[in-house]
Amino acid sequence: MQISSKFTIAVHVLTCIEVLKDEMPMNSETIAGSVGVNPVIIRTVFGELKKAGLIIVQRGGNGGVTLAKPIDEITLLDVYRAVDTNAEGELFRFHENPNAACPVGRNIHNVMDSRLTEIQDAMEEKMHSMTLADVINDTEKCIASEHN
Amino acid sequence: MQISSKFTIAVHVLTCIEVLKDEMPMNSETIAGSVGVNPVIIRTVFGELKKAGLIIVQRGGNGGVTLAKPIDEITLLDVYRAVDTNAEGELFRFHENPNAACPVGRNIHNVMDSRLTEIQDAMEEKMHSMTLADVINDTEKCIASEHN
DNA sequence: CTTAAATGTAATAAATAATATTACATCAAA
DNA sequence: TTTGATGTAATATTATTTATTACATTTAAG
Repeated sequence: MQISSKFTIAVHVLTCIEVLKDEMPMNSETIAGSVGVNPVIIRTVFGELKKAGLIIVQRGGNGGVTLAKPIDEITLLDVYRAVDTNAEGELFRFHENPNAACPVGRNIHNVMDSRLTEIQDAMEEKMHSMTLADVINDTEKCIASEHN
Repeated sequence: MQISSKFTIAVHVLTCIEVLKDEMPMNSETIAGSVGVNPVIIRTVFGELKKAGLIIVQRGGNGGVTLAKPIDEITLLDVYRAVDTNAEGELFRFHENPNAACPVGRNIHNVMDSRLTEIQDAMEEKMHSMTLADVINDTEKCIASEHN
């Protein structure tokens, strides 16, 4: 199984807000055009990013979206957690009915849980080390190198 | 989204094979009883673990399954890769239709791909550092501590 | 050589989850 | 008051995971 594309969509959304803010109005319609999904998907992501304190969303005429923090204070882990569908935040599923009558079945959870957490932590630490500023820097370099 | 329970099922299967081999015949039926899933699921996992060279499966009467390697030479990464459904081995999904007419849309893949790989690598390195021997040691400690 | 016990696998069903879409209420600026 | 935006419910669609049935195939042993 894979991690939902909502994560890459959310990074794309935040990158647009910063990079394109002077080019066009930043709203669910224009951003949906860049991401290539339905505007409602973008509005749902807005809601999650807003809840996490990463963006400010303004309703009504001339509304739209702006970043709520400096780009070097938004990590990819912040973004991941903001849009993570799974309430518990668990990366790994666990089979639900191990047999308690079996010595392995009744101990496997206890043995594996800490290891699964460790693995997830390793992933999240790496995400924490990457900021939106890094992504935007690279994006702007890419854009600049197109003008040749 | 989460990583499929096939991973924890596969670890459970391998642990059973080692820990219970002298207690009962190790086949898809008995192991399914410990894991709490349908025997066909276990046979599918057998197929994947066999393909990865982690177990030896014997058909027919008195058939069943044995480990193909010492337990300290099987890492959790080996297990994860063996049962990973996703052909490309990509942990992250990427939204499929970013707009090439947009400067962000046409560069986001290039900018994010290496970062997603780095994050996945961090996870896999941690998995690589954990062996089936570690899991089995802990399991046997748990079982021993039950006899009080 | 027949039988019994096991795997291999196709076919399908059921459950769950992700993504897309429509519709409309709500809000805010001009 | 109008216009343009978000918020969100409801639903549809598609994809994926998990479960199940059925049966062909293989192998050991009597």
